[in-house]
Parts: sequence; C-alpha cells; structure tokens
Amino acid sequence: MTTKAERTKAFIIEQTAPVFNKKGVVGTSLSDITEATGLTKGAIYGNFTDKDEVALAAFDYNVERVFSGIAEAMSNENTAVGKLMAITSFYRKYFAIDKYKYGCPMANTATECDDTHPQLHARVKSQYYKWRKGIELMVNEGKATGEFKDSFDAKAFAALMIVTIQGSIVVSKATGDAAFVTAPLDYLDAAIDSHRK
Amino acid sequence: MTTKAERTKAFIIEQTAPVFNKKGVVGTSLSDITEATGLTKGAIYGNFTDKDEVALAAFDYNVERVFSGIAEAMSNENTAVGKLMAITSFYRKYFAIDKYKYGCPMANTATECDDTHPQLHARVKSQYYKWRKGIELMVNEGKATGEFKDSFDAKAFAALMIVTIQGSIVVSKATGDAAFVTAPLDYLDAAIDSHRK
DNA sequence: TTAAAAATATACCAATCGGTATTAAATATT
DNA sequence: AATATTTAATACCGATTGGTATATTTTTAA
Repeated sequence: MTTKAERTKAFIIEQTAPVFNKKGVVGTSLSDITEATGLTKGAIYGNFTDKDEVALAAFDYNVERVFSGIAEAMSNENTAVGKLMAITSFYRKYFAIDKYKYGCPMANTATECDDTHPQLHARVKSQYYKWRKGIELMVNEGKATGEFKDSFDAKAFAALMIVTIQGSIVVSKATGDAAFVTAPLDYLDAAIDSHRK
Repeated sequence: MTTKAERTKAFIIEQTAPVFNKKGVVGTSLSDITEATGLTKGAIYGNFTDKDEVALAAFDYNVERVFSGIAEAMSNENTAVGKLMAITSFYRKYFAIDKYKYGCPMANTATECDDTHPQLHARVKSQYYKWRKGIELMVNEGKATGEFKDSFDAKAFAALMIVTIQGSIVVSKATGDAAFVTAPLDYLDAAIDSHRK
C-alpha cells in the first residue's frame, strides 16, 4: 500500500504540474503551489525539500504525460510508416483539441531554463536525445523490414521531426493559427512518404 | 540633438535587452536592471513608467536587431532563391558563432508570455505574422520573375520556414547539438530548391 | 555665469518572496 | 482503544520584490 506522504506527494505534483507549465519555474510562486493544491507550506515542505524539487518533479510528470500519449498512439500502428505518422497525427489532434493549452513542457522548459537552471536544462537535454533516439530507432526498424529505402538518414530525419514539432507548437500556440501546424506536419508526412520503397 | 533623457533611455534598453532575453520578463528584477545599467531606480523610473515598459522596449529592440540582421543578409542577394537561402545561412552562421547565446527573442517571449503577458504576447504574434508575410512576398516575387514554379505554396512554405527556424533554435540551443540546426536548415534549402523552375 | 529645468540618486514603503521552527492533527501500530 | 509516529497547519523569519516621494545633482538656456 502507498503511504499518505506518497499520495500527497503525487497529488502535489499533479496539481502543480500544469501551473509550472503555464507560468514557468520562476513565475510559479509558493503561494501558487499552496493555492493549486489547497495545502499549506507545511505540507509542501514536509514532502519536498524546496520549490526546486517540486519544479523538477512537475517537469518529469509533464514530459512523461506527453511521451506516454505519443507511445500509446504509436502502439495502435504496426508499420514504421504508421508509427511515425502517428506522431504527427498526435500533434494535429492536440492542436485541434486545445491549441496546445499551456504549450509543450519540453519547449517551455528549454527556452526558460537553458541559461538559468542547470538541473532542468540537463533534463530537457537528455529528453531531447532520448526522443531523437526513439525516432531514429523507428526509422531504422522500417529500413530493416524493407519499408524504407536504405538512403533514409535516420538521425537527420529525427532531428528534423523534433525541430518541426517543437517549432510548430511554439509558433501556432503564440499565434493561434492552425496554418503553423498544418503546413509543417504535412511536410513531415511527405518527407516520411518520400523515403518509402 | 538628442536630449539626455532620450540617450539614457536608449542606453537602458541596450543594456537590459540581453538580460531580458536571457532571464525572461519575470526572471529579470529591478536590481538586475540597475546592475546592468549602473544606474539607480530613480533613473529607471524617471525614463520608464514601470518595469513592464522596459521589458516591452527591450523586446522590440531584440527583435529589431534580429530582423535587421536578416534583412541585411538578404540585401546582398538579388534573386528570390538567394534571398530565401540567405535566411537559412544567417541562422547557420549564428549557431556557429555563439550557439544562439541567449536564444531567439521571438521563441523566448512566445513561450514565456503566451499565457501570462497579454501585451508581449500580442507583439510576438504580430511579429510572427509580419515575418510570414515577408517570406510569402519573397516567394511570390520569385514566382513573378519565373524563378519558382506556380505550384509553390507561398503561405505554407512561409509557415514551414518560420516553424523550422524557431524549432531548430530552441532544440539546438537546449542540446548544444549542431545536428538540430544542420538537418532542418538543409531540408529547408532543399524545399526551396525543389520549387525552382 | 547664473537661474530654471530636467534628470538622477537616496531613502523609504508595503507586499511578497522562499524557507523554517513549532504546534496541532491525522494516521499507523500495538 | 491507546500510543507512537507521521503528516500537515500555524506563525514567524530575513531578504527581496516593484514602486514612490523627496533630495540632490547635472543639463540646458538666458
């Protein structure tokens, strides 16, 4: 069974994660945290050493949520092409639903923390690499099964895909304009298609 | 002749602009401002009504710097293809020089302010539209002079270009990895080339 | 060169920041 | 059910936040 502390810790993370994603690490105050949770400072500091630790946990939670969503979308497909295009579909879908609400936790944290918060910066960095590795793997799997041409550069495409997705979130969210999602993601799909055998 | 106030106002903007770009609007305190300028609060509040007004002026300054740099690079070319590729070259160059130092003021402000700062959000938004319009114009000019095929979708390409640039800055800056610049920008060049007559 | 005006420095304000020690309440264990 | 232990609330801390009123200095113009 889970202890009470474990449950409130999880509760605090769930409740504050969207706040951190919206307001950023610096922009989220301790009163924001107590307000979002309905708890007092005593409860927060009883479960976390400081605000920073809450921010780190919230980041992990936010990123995990996105990536597990993508993983689930991919699991419904059984070809490399299908799985890669499930990623672009995922992002089309979520723009349609809420225009990316508070934005992508990766892009948000990357821009806020790269020059100010070494710990979060390191986590973003490693998540980008992990993400790239995953896409690379998918491309190489498609090459192994004969879906893709051998000339398909897995690493370059993975970089392109991540960059395009991150950029489209940043710009479409800032403008509210769907064209900044549609055109780039369609281009990505076309790129995938162009490497099919 | 310029009045003293005009000069110090410009001085404050110049000195604080990189600080705002690095630390963000919320992350930059009034002591950051006095420290960066060597002036006291009296001087700051004598020339600006509040911190927000400094932030707005700093944003305008930062954006103007980037766009005038791009405009200058474009002015050295005399074809539509050349001018469009001058943009990708510009971003390749600046990654090589300083790895985008404190990042792109557009991307930084977009992610920080979209949910928290209506005024800055509005400025980012209009700058993105202005930027898109500029690229669209360039593509259409190339179509008019016969450089590009009539099938070249100006608006879609402009969206793609902006998104790709913004994404590559965010990700390459966060990772320090040049691959997140090279692959996407090469891809952009290829896209431009593919629409030539 | 001197007086008026403009620009900057100083000293202060309440409010909020992140954080802590202590007290009270809820939860486990026997 | 009583007790030991864990968990959360309260009350407080110094430091810093953005901002202002006043005093002083620096420009500018006569």
